[in-house]
Amino acid sequence: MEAKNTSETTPKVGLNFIEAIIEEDIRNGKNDGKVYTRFPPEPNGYLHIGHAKSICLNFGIAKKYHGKTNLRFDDTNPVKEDVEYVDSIKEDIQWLGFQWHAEYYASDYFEQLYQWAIQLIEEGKAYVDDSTQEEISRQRGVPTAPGIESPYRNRSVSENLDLFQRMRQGEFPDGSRVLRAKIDMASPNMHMRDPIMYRILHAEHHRTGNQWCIYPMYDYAHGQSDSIEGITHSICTLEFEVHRPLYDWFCKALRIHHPQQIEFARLNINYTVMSKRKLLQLVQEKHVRAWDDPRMPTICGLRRRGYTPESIRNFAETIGVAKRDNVIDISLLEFCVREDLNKKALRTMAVLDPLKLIIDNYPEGQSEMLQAVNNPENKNEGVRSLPFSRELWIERSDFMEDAPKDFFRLTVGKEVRLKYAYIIKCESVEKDAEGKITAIHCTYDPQTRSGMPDSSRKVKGTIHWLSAAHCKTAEVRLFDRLFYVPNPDEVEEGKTFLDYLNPDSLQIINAFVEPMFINTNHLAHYQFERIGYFCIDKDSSAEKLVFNKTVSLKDTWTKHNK
RNA sequence: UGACCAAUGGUGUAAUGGUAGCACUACAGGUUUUGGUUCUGUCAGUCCAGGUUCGAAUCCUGGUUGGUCAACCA
Repeated sequence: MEAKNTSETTPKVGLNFIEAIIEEDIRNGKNDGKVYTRFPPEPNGYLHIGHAKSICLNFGIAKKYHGKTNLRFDDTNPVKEDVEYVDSIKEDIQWLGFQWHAEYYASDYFEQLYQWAIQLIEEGKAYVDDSTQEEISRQRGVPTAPGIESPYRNRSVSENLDLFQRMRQGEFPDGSRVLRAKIDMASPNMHMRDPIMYRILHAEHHRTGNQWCIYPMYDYAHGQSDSIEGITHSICTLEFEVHRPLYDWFCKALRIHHPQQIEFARLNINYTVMSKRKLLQLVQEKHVRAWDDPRMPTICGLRRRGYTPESIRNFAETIGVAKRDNVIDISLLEFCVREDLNKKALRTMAVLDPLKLIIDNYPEGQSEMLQAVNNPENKNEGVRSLPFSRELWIERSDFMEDAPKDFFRLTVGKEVRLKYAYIIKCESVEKDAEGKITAIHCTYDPQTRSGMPDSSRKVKGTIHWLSAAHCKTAEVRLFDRLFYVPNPDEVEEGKTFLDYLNPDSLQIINAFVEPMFINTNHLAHYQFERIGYFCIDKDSSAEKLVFNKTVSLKDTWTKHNK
C-alpha cells in the first residue's frame, strides 16, 4: 500500500456552523453522542433545488456522524395537502441518492398531540378561545406594541376541557373556536402572544380521512414530532428562528425530549424563483408546461433537464451552509452539471442550424465509415462508426464569408478539419436570390483522413458535421433562463414576478443527429460536440426523437464576439 | 420606531485570538482533431467608529446596512 494521505488524520477545519455545533455536542456527550435528523416537507407541492440543499444537509450530516435521518411529512393542514405530492417527494429524495431511516407523518401523532393538549389545559397552560379570527388578530397587537389578553383567557380548567373535547367531537363549526397556549400577550415575539395550537377544520385529511375535525398548527406539531422521533438536531430555515422560543416552550411545558432547533439560510438562485407558491402559480397558469418542465428549478424539472443527482449534490456541497442571506449565481449550478457530464456523457455530433456542404472531389454515391471516440475523458467508452459521404450538414455558424482573422472555422479559400474525417478547403459559396447562403463547395484532401500521417497537418479549426444521406432528424428543445432579470422577486410598482418571464425561455427546433440514435433510454446524457449537453426527453418515441438541452458547453468564442 | 438574526473579493464559503484561504465568475496564457476538457497565471475582500489584547475578520460597546416576525399556512 502507498502511504495514506495525511489529511485524514489532521484535525478537521472548515466545518460549517451546524457541524461545529454537532461536534461540540458530541464532545460534551449530549444525546449520548447520537445524531438524528429529519427532513420534514409539507406535501403541498413539488420539491425544488432549495429543498435539495436541505436534504443534502440533513442526510449528509447524519451520514457524516453515523446517525439517521427520518422522512417526515408535515401534514397538519388537510386543505392544502395531497398524496400526489407525497409520492413525488419520495421519488425525488431517492433519485437524489438518499434513503430515509423511517417514513413518518405528523398525522401519525395526532392522538398523542391531543393528549398533550389535554395535559396543558389541565396545567392551566392552554385555553379555548371563542374570539373570532379578527378579534384574535386585533388582540395580538403589532410587533412594536404589546397585545391584549382575550376575555376567554381565564376560563376554568373544567370548562376548557369540556370545550376542547367538544371541539374534537365536531360540535362547533369551522373557525368558531381555537385552542391557545397561555404564554405572554406582551412578548416582543409575536409567536409567544398566546399562539393558536388547534383550529377547527371539517376537512378530509389525505391519511386520517374524517377521523379529525381539529388540526394542530405547525408550532404545536413540529417540535413534538421531532421529540417523539428522538430527533437530536432539528434543522430548518431562518424564517423559523422566531419560532424557536415557542418550540422550546412546548418541549419544556410537556417535559419531553428536547431536540435542538438550528436555523440556516435558505438557498436563492438568480434568474429564478424558489417559493412554492410562485412555482405552483407558474404551473397552474400554464406559464410552464408542468412541475417537471425543464425550465423549473424543481428537482423533477432539473432531472428532466438532464441534471444528474451527483451534480446537484456537489452543488449543495459547494454552496455551503451559513446564516446570512445569499444569492447563488446560476453559473455555479451550470458549472456543477458540466463538471459531472464532462466525465459521463457520450460524445456525438448534431447539427442544430444546418448548412449544406458539398465536397466536389468526393465521388458521388460513395460513402465510408469512420471511427469516432465516444468519450475522450474515458477511453473505456470505446469508439463508434460514423458514415461519411459527399454531401454533409455543417453548422451555419461554422461558416463566415468575411471572416475576421481570429475566426478559426470555414471561410472561402481556407482549410478546416472535419472532426474524425478529412481536412477540407472551401472553394465557393452558393446563394439564393435574396443572397442567403444555401450551400458551400469544398474539396477534400484524401491523404488527411484521421489516423493517416497527413492528418497531423496543422489546421486552425475543427468542426462537426453529419452525412446528409445518413443522419436522422430529431426535435431539440433549447432552454434559456425562465426570467430575464436576476431577481424576479423584486418587482416594480404595479407589476408581478410574471412580468419578468423570459418570452424566449423555450425554443423548439428540428435538428440532425447521428444515425446511432435508436431506442435510447429517457434521460440518457449526451454531449453534442462543440455545442452542449443534451438528454433524451420522456416525450421521445421510436418514431420521434426528442432532446432537451441541459446546458451549453463553455463558449469563449461567442462570448468574445459580444 | 419593538424584538431577533446577519455582515469577509462581483458571487458563495473558510480561517474557532496568531501568515485572510478555497470554489464559481471575469481576464491573460500553455496544451488540444470539441474555441470543450486540462494546466498556469492575473484582478479582487474583513461594513463603520471606538475599546480589550503583545496580537482582532474573530471578543466587547455603539452605529450603519440587510433580513425575519403582526395566517385559525408550513
